[in-house]
Amino acid sequence: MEVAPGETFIEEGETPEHFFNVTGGTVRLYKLLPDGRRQITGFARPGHFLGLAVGEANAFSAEALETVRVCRFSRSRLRAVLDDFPAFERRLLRSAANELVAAQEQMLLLGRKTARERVASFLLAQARPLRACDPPPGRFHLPMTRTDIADYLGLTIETVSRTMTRLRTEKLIALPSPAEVVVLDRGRLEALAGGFEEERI
Amino acid sequence: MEVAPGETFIEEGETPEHFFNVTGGTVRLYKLLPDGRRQITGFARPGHFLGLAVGEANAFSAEALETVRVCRFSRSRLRAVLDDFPAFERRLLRSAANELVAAQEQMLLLGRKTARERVASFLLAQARPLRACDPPPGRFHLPMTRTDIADYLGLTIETVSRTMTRLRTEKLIALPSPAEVVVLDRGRLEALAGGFEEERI
DNA sequence: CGTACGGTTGAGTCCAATCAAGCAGCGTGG
DNA sequence: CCACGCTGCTTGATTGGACTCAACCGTACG
Repeated sequence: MEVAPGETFIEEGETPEHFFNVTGGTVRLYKLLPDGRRQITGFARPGHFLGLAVGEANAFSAEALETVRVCRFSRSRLRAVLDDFPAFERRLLRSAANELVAAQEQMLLLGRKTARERVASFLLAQARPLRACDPPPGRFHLPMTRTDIADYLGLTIETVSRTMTRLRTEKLIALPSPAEVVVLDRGRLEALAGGFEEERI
Repeated sequence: MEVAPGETFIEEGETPEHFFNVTGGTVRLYKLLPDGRRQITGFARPGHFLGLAVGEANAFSAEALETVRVCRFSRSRLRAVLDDFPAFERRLLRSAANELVAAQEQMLLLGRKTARERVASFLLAQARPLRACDPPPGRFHLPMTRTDIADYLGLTIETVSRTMTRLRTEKLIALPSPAEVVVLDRGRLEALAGGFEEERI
């Protein structure tokens, strides 16, 4: 099934009806406050499962960033598959455990890291290849806007922009275009992201 | 198995060897940055499973707040149990899904809520009974210190203290002692926690 | 060509952090 | 018993990092 860019296919608060597996493109997952403040809780890339959420209501909304491909199951179908293939259940459990680890890392970022550290962490995470065995690419494309990045990192677009500019002037990264990033000094970027004391520049 | 207050029984970065089920007391789960900044990712109460984390290293540390009772399994034992009782796997999956929902809620709190909203959300979460069917108690005990609360909410102890004091002077709560909380105006507290515009006081 | 959108940059403000002091409870030991 | 140190909590004064408000730029597009 294909989802057009900008289309919301899971709505926070609605009763969950389907279970999804992302097979192509990037999805943003987010929660809203009544006055419009938004927190993006993650970006789902191919391989990601969506709609595990138990209970009466979806805990988040999901919206296609680009054209997205998903496999969609009804929840009854999911139950049937789970009953027939216990291995799939194990796979889901592994996936949920990995998501939990990522969520905890993000809580550390949101609760305790500075703007610089948040942006550095984000860029390194984006530089990570899909398959762990591949080498991390030095150059990559950001499919999301500055607004998305800000809402993911708990910052404003202005702060994200300023921070990226500063990382550029300090030669840690290069920005051939706003959406293209080149990692120039992975070591210092990792030190920053990891929260090591900042040495004098 | 019993764990003494202050004792760390899961260490971030170590190879996971055991799987735990909390049966009594409260546990704090946290991550550290190299310079000592701490983010508490959650408090585990009875019923909580710990050590699902797959992979080479624990994603967080776990430390007993009070005297804690846990059931401990070796990971090989866990694997055997999972193979013999698929129902247990389903239970773990449900538990992981619930934790994910809580983690996303916490990301919203850390990324987008003000100090007042964070403290209000925290107090209401603490006021929630263990069994969903029970009525929420109006008065309850906080087993953790202000430092713990601050590190959970991404604030400082001073800000937590000031915010609690202000909620008290505004008659939303009462504090018979620093660790005892009485919810006086649940409605306004919930409006605050939910992020509704603040009306003039 | 005009408009809209995403991004960058500047000036000023503010909320929470930092620095600092003081208080209360509590176990210890002279 | 009480002085002492320690820990946890509160409160005050000040600072600062990120937010807000605002202007501007470049590109895409009808």
